[in-house]
Amino acid sequence: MQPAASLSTSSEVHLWSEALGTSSGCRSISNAEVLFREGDEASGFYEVLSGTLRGYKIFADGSRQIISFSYPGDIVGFGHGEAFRFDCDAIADTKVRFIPKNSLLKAIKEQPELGERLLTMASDELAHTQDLSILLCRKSAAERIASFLLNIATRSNWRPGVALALPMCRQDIADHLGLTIETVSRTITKMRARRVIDIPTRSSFVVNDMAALRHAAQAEDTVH
Amino acid sequence: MQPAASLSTSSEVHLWSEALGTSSGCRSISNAEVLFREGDEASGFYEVLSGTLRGYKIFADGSRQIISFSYPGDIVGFGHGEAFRFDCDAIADTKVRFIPKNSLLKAIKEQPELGERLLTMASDELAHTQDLSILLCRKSAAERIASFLLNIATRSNWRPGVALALPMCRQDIADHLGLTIETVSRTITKMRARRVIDIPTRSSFVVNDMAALRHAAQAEDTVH
DNA sequence: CGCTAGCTTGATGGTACTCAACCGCAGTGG
DNA sequence: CCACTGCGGTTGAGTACCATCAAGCTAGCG
Repeated sequence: MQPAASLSTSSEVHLWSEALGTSSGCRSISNAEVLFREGDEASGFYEVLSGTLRGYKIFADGSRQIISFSYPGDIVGFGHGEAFRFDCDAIADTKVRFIPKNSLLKAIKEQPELGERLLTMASDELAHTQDLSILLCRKSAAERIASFLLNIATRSNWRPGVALALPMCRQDIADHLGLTIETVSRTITKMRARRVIDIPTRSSFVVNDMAALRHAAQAEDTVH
Repeated sequence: MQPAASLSTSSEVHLWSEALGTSSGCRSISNAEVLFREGDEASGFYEVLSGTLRGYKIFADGSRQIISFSYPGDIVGFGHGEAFRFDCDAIADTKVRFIPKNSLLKAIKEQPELGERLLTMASDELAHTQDLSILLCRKSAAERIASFLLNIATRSNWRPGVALALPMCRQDIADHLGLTIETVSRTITKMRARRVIDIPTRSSFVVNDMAALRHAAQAEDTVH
């Protein structure tokens, strides 16, 4: 079996370090290590270079909401003011680059178009979060799972028959999509029975029928 | 009966026009009139001066997701790139001020702290959307309704016994919270039966027992 | 070979959706 | 003045989906 293709949008990698003219601030995080906690001073952003980050909140009743998974090329840290608003840790060995806010603001003064790009990235993140709201609000369990897998397939450079990495465990998926682990498992089993996907290992999947997957994810499109 | 208190965070009103040194771009929109549509060129932001805006998407299956209600002081237009990503209309007679992006970018070059403030507002909107995700994902119908009413009460300058405006219809609330109109109606009826709130008219409500309302909205707090 | 963690599968029940009828108010016209 | 109509909202009965509780399975590892 081939190794599962990893998630990467490599065009974005090193995006900011170039603009800032610095090569500092790299950091390696091992699996399950915490990058920051809710309440920590948010003095900058993190650019994911490799691996996967998991942003989440834990509630008083013990339940957990996973707000985002961040893959290489993603920036973590928008949507936080002075302090981080949720916890963030790694679900695999991960490399990140720290981008201090003050150096970024300084750079923006010299390169105003950088500020525009930053605002665009914040907008994109907002758009993504709104899509998530819609997903959680309007979709059935099957549609949520399908959308989730489709999202990963789209971010990875998917090609027919190639195994894709599924770096998070079932519980993580459940806590991200607002489902229980049992429902996640059952739904994936059904999709496998219908030959839409294949699960060669627990932490990877193959899309056999992309059209069917898209169809199962449905309801993405507005009427316009 | 007193007229219902209107939603207003007046400290923010005229925020940007001051910084931009312009008084232009005001526009009045009547009830149900469209401000912009998905796909329209997003050449700027709108600041709500009075009334209420409704941002929404309509899907191929005919269902609708209301993404946001915007009250006086709110800025509409973050999270859109070149083009608006959802439709927006008024659910009451509404006044808005248009803030062109290019004049804003020009102003930022002279006042960099303005850019920071803009980024903060985008962050706040992102945080609000994330909260909405959590609401939709983790809460029961009763908790959603309670959170929604609590949110309005907090934004309005609530005082005990005062009637608050509920400018949107039941279907709007349902489409915002990911519920059906029947569930919204039933849930409100139950809250009224328990004397937590009162519904003097269709489009207003009174919070009788703020502690109970907060309790019903619960699960807001993280463990930290 | 036995242990464990993560996952799967099964049985049951509750919450919210669906379909349907009804209510109350406002506007309209005879 | 009153019947008619339309719309937004409420209430009721039945159902589907997903959560819960519980047990069994599988891969990996000492």
